[in-house]
Amino acid sequence: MAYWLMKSEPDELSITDLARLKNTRWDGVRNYQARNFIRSMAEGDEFFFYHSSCPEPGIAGIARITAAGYPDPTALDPDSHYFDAKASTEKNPWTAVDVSHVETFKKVLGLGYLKQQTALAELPLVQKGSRLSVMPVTAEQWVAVLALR
DNA sequence: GCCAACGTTGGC
DNA sequence: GCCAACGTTGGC
Repeated sequence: MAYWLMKSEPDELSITDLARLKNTRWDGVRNYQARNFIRSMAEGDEFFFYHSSCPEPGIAGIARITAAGYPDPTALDPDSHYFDAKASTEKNPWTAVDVSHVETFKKVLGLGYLKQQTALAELPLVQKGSRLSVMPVTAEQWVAVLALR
């Protein structure tokens, strides 16, 4: 089983929303590097749910992949914020997965706090200039974050 | 293929 | 709202 970290703006989807929704489609990823990681995900993989672009950026909890990658329908929906005019049913370059809630942390592990952890120095999240919204997490990094809860 | 201009992300 | 950093676009 692999581990990941995925960013979401809590205004769009927060860990609390996910807990209420049970099973949810994770769509709208429009960056090739992030998409490639999405495509390597398997059912049962777990990921840290990161709140971005909000008053308290940080890891808010854990969620699980419940369905591996499939064509992202929002790319074909003209009413969607994520609509891609160049995508078609035959050729849709974008990928979505289904996810469900696992755990909400008692408190958000803030970005500044995460940056202080030497065990997380290699995590793209804490590296300068990194804007990657989906990234792999090693088993060591996973355990290190769990210990901060 | 280069690279300037522009758009986006995301912390602060 | 600002701005640094990165990605994408498009002229040449």
